[in-house]
Amino acid sequence: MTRILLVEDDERIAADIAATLAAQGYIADLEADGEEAWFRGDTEDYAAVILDLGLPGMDGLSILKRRRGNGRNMPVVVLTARGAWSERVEGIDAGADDYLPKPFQMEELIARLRSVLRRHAGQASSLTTIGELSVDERKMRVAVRGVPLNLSSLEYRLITYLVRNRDRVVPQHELIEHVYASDAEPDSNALEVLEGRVRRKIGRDLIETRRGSGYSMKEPEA
Amino acid sequence: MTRILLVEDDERIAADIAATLAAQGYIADLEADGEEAWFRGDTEDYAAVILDLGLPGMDGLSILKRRRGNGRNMPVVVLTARGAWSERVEGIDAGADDYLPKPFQMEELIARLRSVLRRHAGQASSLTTIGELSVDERKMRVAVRGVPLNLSSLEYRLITYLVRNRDRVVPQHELIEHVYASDAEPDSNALEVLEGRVRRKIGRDLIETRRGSGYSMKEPEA
DNA sequence: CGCCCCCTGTCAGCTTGTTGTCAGGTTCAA
DNA sequence: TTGAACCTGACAACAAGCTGACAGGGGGCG
Repeated sequence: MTRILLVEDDERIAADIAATLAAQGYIADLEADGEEAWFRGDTEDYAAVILDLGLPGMDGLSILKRRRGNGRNMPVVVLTARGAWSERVEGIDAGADDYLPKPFQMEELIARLRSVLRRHAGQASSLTTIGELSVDERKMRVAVRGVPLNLSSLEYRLITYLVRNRDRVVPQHELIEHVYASDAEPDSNALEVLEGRVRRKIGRDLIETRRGSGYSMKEPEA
Repeated sequence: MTRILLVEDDERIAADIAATLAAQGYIADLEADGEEAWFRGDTEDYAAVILDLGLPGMDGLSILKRRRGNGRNMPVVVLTARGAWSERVEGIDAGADDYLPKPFQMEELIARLRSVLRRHAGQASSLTTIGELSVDERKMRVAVRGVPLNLSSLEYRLITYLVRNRDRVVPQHELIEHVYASDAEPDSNALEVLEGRVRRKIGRDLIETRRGSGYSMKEPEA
């Protein structure tokens, strides 16, 4: 059975989500208080956690961090207020598995939840290889030619998103949304800088720039 | 035409589903035996699979996993016995695209099937070929005789528009509208220049000029 | 508390690809 | 034959993307 811990203080939103989850066959335990949520997440066994970062009492971030501290390792989908910039990066650092800026579509939430569950429970499928690059999403490991790489969280998110969508061209705005879990800042070449840093680590020619369109992983020709 | 592979051993249910599918315009191939189903799913081409997990002979889960193992990637809607939660979780891991606990309403099944098909269609690698030219809209890649081309975004837009409308002559003003975002510039031979650049890359005789009317892709005679 | 290191955004300058313009040439249809 | 439609190579302006340097902030550790 699939139990989900839902940490959300806004009653209306919480009810919505809970209903949707139920309709999809998940069992949702609702928790509005951060402290309490942390306790429950630590003692009971959930398949995943949906966590709103805008909590009173104890902020979601601390939960995330503490969660990481002990052995437990359930996947976490984080809900953030749109544009809460500082929360984003920190949250990513703290180890969220996926992000969803509010407001969002319920289908979107379900989709992410599914993918997070699948990835987490993942078997052999969590290891993806493209040429000499291998990505193990379960272990959060990226290696080139077998040599493990030291990636920051943003770099890791960039790679995994590209790898997951390796069969198409990912527009930069989409990449930004997923890497930073929110809409882009107006003018900033942050993504390009990140792109460059990643390239320096994994090799210059694995990510292809499609000028005017986006980026895509370059599959080695068979 | 949309063919669905229906893997279900209960004859009554199978007949029900098959009838419903037929009524909705799908063509359903029924298969009661798991082993056999796996074989068919692997050799024939279906738009989707409806799979009952409670199969004798070979359990549905193995089919799912094997399916993921090889290249094939048709969407799968899984039917589970009520409350068979463990199956469900495993199923998710194995890569089912949607679930339906028994008993269910036929409308519900159709709805899920539709949504799964729709979702999947968005990911299909849409590959069009005209003679030696192949256009993969998903990867945004154009190749001639298997050799991938380096096209700018305008060039790419030009080609795809022509390819999409290969069965008619596209007037230049229409081409301009679609290649450039709306408003055409008054007098300028920009399009002709673009046209030339594209031709130089894909081969001089693939695009035919209809003097005074427009352009059209030249289909090789069969 | 203070130090240091890592992460990451900003900035400025640079490189390179893209694209419209133009001038002249070529083709085609009447 | 003639004029309009179309093609082409060259060029210059522009924009997209890349890079190295730098600084602020946070976390870890003594």
